[in-house]
Amino acid sequence: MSADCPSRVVLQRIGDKWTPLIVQALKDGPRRFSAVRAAVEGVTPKVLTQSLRSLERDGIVARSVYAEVPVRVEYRLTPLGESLLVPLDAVRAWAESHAGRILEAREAFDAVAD
Amino acid sequence: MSADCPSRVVLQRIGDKWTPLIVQALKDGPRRFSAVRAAVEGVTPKVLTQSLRSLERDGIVARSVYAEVPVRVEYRLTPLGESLLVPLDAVRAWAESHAGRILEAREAFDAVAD
DNA sequence: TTCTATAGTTACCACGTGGAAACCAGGCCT
DNA sequence: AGGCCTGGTTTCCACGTGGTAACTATAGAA
Repeated sequence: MSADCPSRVVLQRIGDKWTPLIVQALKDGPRRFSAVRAAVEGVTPKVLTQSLRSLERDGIVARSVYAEVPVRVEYRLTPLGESLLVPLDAVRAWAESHAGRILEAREAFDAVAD
Repeated sequence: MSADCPSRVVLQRIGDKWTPLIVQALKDGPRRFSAVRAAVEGVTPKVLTQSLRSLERDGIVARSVYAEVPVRVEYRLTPLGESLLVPLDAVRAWAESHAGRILEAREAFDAVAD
């Protein structure tokens, strides 16, 4: 694990604030922009656009525009994006069983910090 | 996966720049500050201290000070920290087999971007 | 008293991410 | 001409992370 390790690319990719939530929101099939926005509570349009563009750039989501009226834009996971669900689930599983311990540790640490 | 999901805590923890490298550096046993610094190339003392303190706060690494001359300080993974190696390896495995695809996707995307 | 070694700390700064609020574009509908 | 709908864009800003460089603390050894 050196400084330019491929894991670094991936960890920074999935470690950002919205990536995991967006990927989860798309795991059951294509969704429109406003549907993703509703599913991922708290995200602003600007940031959602940024995140989706970035995921599209990385080949994790695909964007399709349908020339209807009004215009319809769908986002879906690519096969690469779907395969990302596997390690993401591993992290989620660990998180669900250990996040409590982390929070306890933080409280204990902060309590001692004079 | 809501906004205050435990996965978020964990993902932001392992998604930062130095956490995965430090954890890897400690996976084979205790190391001193300067040994970690040497193992994790490119980290400055300030940032290493910050990262180690933060990992200590989260109960992932433990810090031991030995009153020798000169002083010796050792860092090691706690059991919690060792269990973190599992999802970290899952991510690493995914990264090693898919990082290339991400980089290709980026180049392709950037090439099209007029 | 000065040098050495370890393990930091301090002050300052640059950058990127993310957020708030307002605005924009295409196109049918009335 | 004005309104509505989706899917954004634009501007401006606050904050946290990370980086540089220099400095500190402790204490034995020369």
